[in-house]
Amino acid sequence: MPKNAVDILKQNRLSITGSRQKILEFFLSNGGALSHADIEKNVGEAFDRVTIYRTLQTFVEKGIIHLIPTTDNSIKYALCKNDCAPGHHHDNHVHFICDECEKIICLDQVTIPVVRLPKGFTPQHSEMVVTGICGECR
Amino acid sequence: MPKNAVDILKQNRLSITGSRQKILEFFLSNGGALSHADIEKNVGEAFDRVTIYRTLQTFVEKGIIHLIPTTDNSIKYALCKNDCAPGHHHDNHVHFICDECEKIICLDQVTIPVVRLPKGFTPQHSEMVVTGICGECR
DNA sequence: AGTAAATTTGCAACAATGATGCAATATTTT
DNA sequence: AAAATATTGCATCATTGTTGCAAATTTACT
Repeated sequence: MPKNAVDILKQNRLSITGSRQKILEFFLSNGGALSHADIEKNVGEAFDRVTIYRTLQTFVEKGIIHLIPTTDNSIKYALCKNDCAPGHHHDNHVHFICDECEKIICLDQVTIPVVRLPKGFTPQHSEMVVTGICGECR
Repeated sequence: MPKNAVDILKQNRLSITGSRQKILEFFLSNGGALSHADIEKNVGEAFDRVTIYRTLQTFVEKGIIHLIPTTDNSIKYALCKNDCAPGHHHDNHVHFICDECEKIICLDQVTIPVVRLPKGFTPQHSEMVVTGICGECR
């Protein structure tokens, strides 16, 4: 279970580059979910917008980060805590969005329940997002 | 329970205009979820892009349609079957996205289960999306 | 039905987000 | 350290969504 940027990159056989390290470190230090805009604000002076897009795509493909479903059209990314195999994420935890501070938190302990679907439907993957007030904002 | 466009508009005290009728009829005839792009393809020749945006916003505010969370950055809308009060949607059904035909289906019969959250978190609203293969694509 | 008031629409312009091709640069491999 | 490979930055473009404002439409009121 590596927890520093370089180890994670090595483990996924990715070149160790400045942008990948910086972006990954930002995820590691932040904890919650991040959007492209968040990252651009944080490291955008050092790296091109396009590089950030491509880095995020690479991280998703390798299973280093995962996408979080939202109803606005913003794409949010969060670190995978379980080690996800490349191309096959197996996070199945609930995501929590705080209405107050707007932070998105991975509830790694809370597993998405299995639901019974109508006849004919074959489930493959589930996502669940709960909104409300987080511990810090109460 | 009105099922035609004009009645729904009247019930929500909205002006009866061509665009609103056409867009609402498209939802009524389609059944599944629609994106702005879907609607633009269908009625885009008749109405301006901006009008479609504003119409969809109005419908969401009035509780005529609701948003469906996605991991790509596309906003999807679907008709509310339960009558949602303006500003307060109370759909709590599971959404199904078919990996084959890419259709998004509201599983009105399937209620989102309640999950137990860690200490401090106060839930307010839940969303659940299941992907897989739908009945028609099997 | 006809007119005034209120609402909605279309247009123009703009901002943000995301994708692609290609040459320059950095990283890895040998 | 040089060659091979991979990544980056730049320029450019497409898509998506927003806002202000004048023109057109719808509704409300006699």
